[in-house]
This record gives sequence, structure tokens and C-alpha cells, in this order.
Amino acid sequence: MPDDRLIFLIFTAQNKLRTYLNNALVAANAGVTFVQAGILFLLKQSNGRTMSDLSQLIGVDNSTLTGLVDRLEKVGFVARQASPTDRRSLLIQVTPEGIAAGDKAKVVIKRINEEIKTGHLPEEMEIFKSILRSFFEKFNKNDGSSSDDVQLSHK
Amino acid sequence: MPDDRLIFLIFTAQNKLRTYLNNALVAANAGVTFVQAGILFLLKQSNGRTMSDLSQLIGVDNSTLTGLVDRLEKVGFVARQASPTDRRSLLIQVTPEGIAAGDKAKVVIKRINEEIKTGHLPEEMEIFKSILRSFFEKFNKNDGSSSDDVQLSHK
DNA sequence: AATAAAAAGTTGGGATGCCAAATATTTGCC
DNA sequence: GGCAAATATTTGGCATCCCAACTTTTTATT
Repeated sequence: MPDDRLIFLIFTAQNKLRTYLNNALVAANAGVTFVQAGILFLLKQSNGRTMSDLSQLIGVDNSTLTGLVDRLEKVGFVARQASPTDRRSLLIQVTPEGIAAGDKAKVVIKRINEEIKTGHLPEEMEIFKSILRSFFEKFNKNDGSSSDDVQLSHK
Repeated sequence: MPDDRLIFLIFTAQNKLRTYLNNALVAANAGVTFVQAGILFLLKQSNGRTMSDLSQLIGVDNSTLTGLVDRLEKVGFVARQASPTDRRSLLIQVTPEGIAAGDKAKVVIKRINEEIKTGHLPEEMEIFKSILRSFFEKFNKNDGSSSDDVQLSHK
């Protein structure tokens, strides 16, 4: 499988990182996973965000975000509140416990972020990031056949 | 979130790729996802592998592999067979339909593999891959606190 | 030979992700 | 103002992933 090893490598490496990271968060008694911590950071920054804001900022679809917020609400890290200006909307409020959990997680996340960089030059990390960022342009349309349209538009 | 943007970037980029890829496989009527296709390739290469072999080669744990094989078996792409030499073992046989599905998927996977490389130098892709490969050394222990032990052993 | 330890595969639980559909509400258009 | 279109959120379905526990079988140890 020489040609698809790149995709395989991306997926399996990512799985390794995610597992390691979330286990580290367990070991640190953070009480949240990486993605949940991300939500808490966003709310610490600016409390009372809507579900749509959060799903966009976290980079997941709205139904995924519903589950994430459900689980955070269940353990008392966030609360849902009706929006005063739009009856379709909820404003998600972080609790003090949620702030604390997020702060605890942050230490672990920083550490592992540093571990990722260990042994690599800054220029190399830049290349790594720019390739990842290219995915957002290349694979933004969720229709896998749309790349043909992109190529046609270049002519 | 400056420091953890790298991890966030890895996860969200990977999600983009995975979604795009699996949608492309749907569009191509491959009838399998990327991971399922990986299993079919392995079986085309060498049919009758054990579940343990497959889980190792695919890079997932054995219970994940059980689900994957269940779903492939359900659509008639593989079959489970008792091992003649070890009563704990099963040998997974790919069917002709499974081979066909894998071949169809391969075309799409190759295309997207090329898309990933588009716009980047070969040396850049090498750097990208070597950073991903470093995850397998750095994050191999699933205990996130084990990095401290590693550091201690260096003294 | 007997027994402890390890291995094979499955089940169950939890988390995360996307897609589609549904309902209530808001916005845009005529 | 009335109605079509869009939006906010949830629910349900499916897939993928890890962890823990379990039962049967095999291997290793005594």
C-alpha cells in the first residue's frame, strides 16, 4: 500500500496522539477530554456563546456539539441558558468548576504540544502546519467529487 | 489558544480529510470507507488473516476491528472462518465482491493521496511524514504520564 | 503433569465525528 | 403584511476509536 500510506499515516498518527492526550488528561484528573477542554477555553474567553458559535469555532457539526455540551452540562461544567434576543438560541455558560477543569487540562495540553515539537526544527513545524492547513482548502467541500470542478475552474 | 492550536489543527485537518475521503468513496459507489478498504487490501494481499493480525496492521484495537469486520461481513465483503490450528482464532476471508469493492476504493484513495501532495515539495512531504511518524515513538505508551518516566531514564 | 499466565475474539460502555430529518423561530422577499 | 427561505438546536442513525471485562484456548512455568 505505498500510495495510501500517507492517509493511513495521518489517521493512525492522529489516533495515537488523541489517545495519549486524553489518557494524560485522565491521569491529571482534568475531568475533560481535549475537545471538551477546547469548549471550556472558548467559554472562559467569552462566556455565553451560542451553540452555533461553538460548533464553528471547535470545527465540528452542530449535532456533535450538542453531545459535547450535553456531557459537559451533565458534570456541571457548563449550563444552557435561553437567549434573551433569539428564541431559537441558547447561550452556553461555563461554571467555576468548568473553568477549573479547563485550567487543569491546559497544563497537560501545553506539555503535549511541546512534546509534538520536540526534535523538530521550527521551520519543519511550519511546513507541517502549512500542509495541514492546506486540507481546509483542498477538502473543504464535503463532496469528494468536487475536486474536478475546482480543476475545471482553473482553465 | 496559541499553544494548543497545533493539536487542534491536527485533529480538525484530519476530520476534514476523513470526511472528504469517505464522501468521495460514497460518490464512487465503492461501498466501503477508507478503513474498511484498508482491511480489504490486506486480505487481497494475503487472504485468511487472523483478527489479531488485522487489528495490528490496521492500527486499531481488537474491539474496533471486530466492528469493522462485522460490517464488512454484513455486506458480504468478507467471511469469518474457524482456524484449523488454533481454536481461539478466526481467519478472515475476502470475497470476490470484497476484492471488487477494494479495487474501486483504491482509485479514489490514490487520487486523494495525490491531492494531499499537490502544491508541496517532496522534501516538505517528507518532513510532514517524519513528524507524523514521530508520534509513534513519542505517544506510544497510552499512559500520558509516562513521558516523565522517559525523561527520568535519560539521566 | 499441573497450574499460572497470556492470547484470541467478542461484548459493553463511553467519546467523537458526520448526515439527515424534524420543529420552532427568525429573516428576507414581494 | 404574508409567506418562503433560512437558521438554531436536537434527535436518530451510522461509523470509528479506546478501555475493560469476559470466556475459551494456548503457552509458559513450576
